[in-house]
Amino acid sequence: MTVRVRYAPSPSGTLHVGGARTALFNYLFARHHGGRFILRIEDTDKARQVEGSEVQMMQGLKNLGIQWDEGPDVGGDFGPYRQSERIAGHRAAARDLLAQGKVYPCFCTPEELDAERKLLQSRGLPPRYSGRCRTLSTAQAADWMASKPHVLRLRVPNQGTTVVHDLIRGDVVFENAQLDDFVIMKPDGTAIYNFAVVLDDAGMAISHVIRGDEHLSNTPKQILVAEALGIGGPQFAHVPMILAPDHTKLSKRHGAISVEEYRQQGILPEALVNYLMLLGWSNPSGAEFMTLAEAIEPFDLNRVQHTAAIYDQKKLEWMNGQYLRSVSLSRLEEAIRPFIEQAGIDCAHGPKLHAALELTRERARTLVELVENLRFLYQPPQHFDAKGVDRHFRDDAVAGRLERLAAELDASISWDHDGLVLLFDRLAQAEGVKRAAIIHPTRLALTGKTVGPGLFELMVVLGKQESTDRLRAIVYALRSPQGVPLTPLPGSA
RNA sequence: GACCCCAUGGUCUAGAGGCCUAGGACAUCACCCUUUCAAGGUGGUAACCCGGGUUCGAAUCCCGGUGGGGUCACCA
Repeated sequence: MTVRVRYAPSPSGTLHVGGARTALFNYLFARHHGGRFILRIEDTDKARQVEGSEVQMMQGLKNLGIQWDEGPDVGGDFGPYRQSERIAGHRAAARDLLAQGKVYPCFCTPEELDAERKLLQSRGLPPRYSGRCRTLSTAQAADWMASKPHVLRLRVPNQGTTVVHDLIRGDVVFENAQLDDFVIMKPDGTAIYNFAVVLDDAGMAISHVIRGDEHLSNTPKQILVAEALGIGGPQFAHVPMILAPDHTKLSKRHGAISVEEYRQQGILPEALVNYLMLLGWSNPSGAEFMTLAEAIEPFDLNRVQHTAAIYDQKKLEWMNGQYLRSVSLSRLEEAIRPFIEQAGIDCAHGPKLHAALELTRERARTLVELVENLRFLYQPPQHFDAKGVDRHFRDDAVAGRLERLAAELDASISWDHDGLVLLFDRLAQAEGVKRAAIIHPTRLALTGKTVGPGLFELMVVLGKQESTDRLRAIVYALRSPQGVPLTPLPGSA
C-alpha cells in the first residue's frame, strides 16, 4: 500500500505550533515510508475564514522546510485540494445516501434544537439530538424538502459499538448509543466537517490520518460515515496535544504560538522544527539534535508519546542558541539580515558582518538578541551602563589612564590579539594597577556595556581608529561637567 | 455532567517484568575555567499519582480510585 498522508488546516488563522507539529509528523511519516504528503485546505466555512490565512500557512510550512507533494498550489492527481472546490462531490454523495435511506432530512430550526439542548443539559442529560425527524414518512419528508430549509442527518445505529483502531492508542471503543444522528449537510448544501473529511480523504486516497488528539472523539462519526458510504476508511493515528505551561490549550494569551511570531523573535526555523519534533517523539538513538532530513529515517509512530506535552519556551531558546552557534556563518548572515535592517543598523561600513557574527553569536539565544549584541560594532554607544559607570569610571585616574591607553594604541604598529594583551600588560604595570582595572573601563568605553565579547577579540574586530576615537570621546566626556550619558533604565548589565 | 484519552523530577523524555541505587536534556543551585557575560567542564537538589492485585520479582501487566486533558455545533 502506498502511504498517503495529509495536513488539512482550515484557513481561519495562522499556523501555530500545534498545527506545525502535526504537519511535521505527517511529513516525517510520509518521507519515512516513501509516501506522499498532501496539503488540503478545509475552507468550507466561509464565516470563519481569515483573509490571507491560507498563504500565511503555506509560507509558514515552507519556512520550516515542510514541503508537500500535492496541494492547492502545486496540484496533483487527486485534486482539487481546496475543500470548497469539492462541494459537488459532497452533494452527490449526500444524495446517494439519502436515496438509500441512510441519511434523512431534518427540519428542526436551530432555535428549537438549542432549546432542546438546554433542556437536556439542565436535567443533567447529555445534549443530544432527539431524532424527531428520523421517523418522518418519506412522503412527508419529500414534500417538506421542496419548501422548507433542512439539514441532512446520518442515521446512526443505536446499538453496537464503533471501534477506532488507532496506531498510537490501540483500539478505542465507542458505544453507538452514545452518538446522536449528527448533521452531515447544512441547509445551504455544504458538507459538515465529519462528512467532508471522509469524502475528501477517500477521494485523495489517504492511507493514514495523523492528527491531533482532539479529533479522537470525532473519529467514530467518521468511521460511521465511511461505513454508510461503503468505503474502507484510512488508518488513524492521534498524536498528543501541545499544551501551554498552565496545562491548558495553547492560545494567544500564552504568548507566541504562531510560527510567524517565532520568526519575529529570531528563532531559526531549523531550531523550531528540531524542538517541535521532540515534543511527543524521541529518537531511539537518544539524539536530540536533528535536522528534518535526519529525523526521517528514525521516525516511527511507535515512539510517539501518549501524553500531552507542555511547551517550554526556555528549552526552545536554548536550542536556538545552540543552532546560532553551529550553523554556517553564511546561513547565519542570511537569517539575520532582516533583523539588522529592522534594527536600523548599517553594516556597509565598519567590520565585516561575518567577523561581527563570529565575535558575538556565542552569547545570543535569538537573532533579536544577537543583533543587539553586535550593534556596538557599527554604532558608537549612546548611553553607558549606569552600574558599570559607577564601578569603572568613578576613579578619577580613569580618564588619564584611558587617555594614555589611546595614545599607546595609536602608537602601536600591530593590531592583533596578542599584541594588545602585551600592550595592556605594559600599561597596567606602568600605571601600577591590575590589567583588569584597565580592561573593564575600556570595555565600557568601547561598548557602553559591562558584558560582551572578550575585550581583545572585540578590539581586533572594531579596528584601531574606531577604538581610539571612542576612547578619546569618553575621556572628553569624563572631564566635562555633564559626565557620561547613562542608560535610562538599569538592568542592562 | 456524559463519553473518550492520558499519568516517570518544574519541563521534554529513556525505560516494553529482573540490566533501575530509575538514565539523558532544559531549567535550577554550587564549584571550576575566566578581563566581564555567555559558552564549556564538574558536581548537587529533584520523579515512577494513590490503593489493591498478578509474580520469586513491577516504573513496566491487571483492576479500582484520584488527578489532568480532550470532545460533546447547521466550526474545522
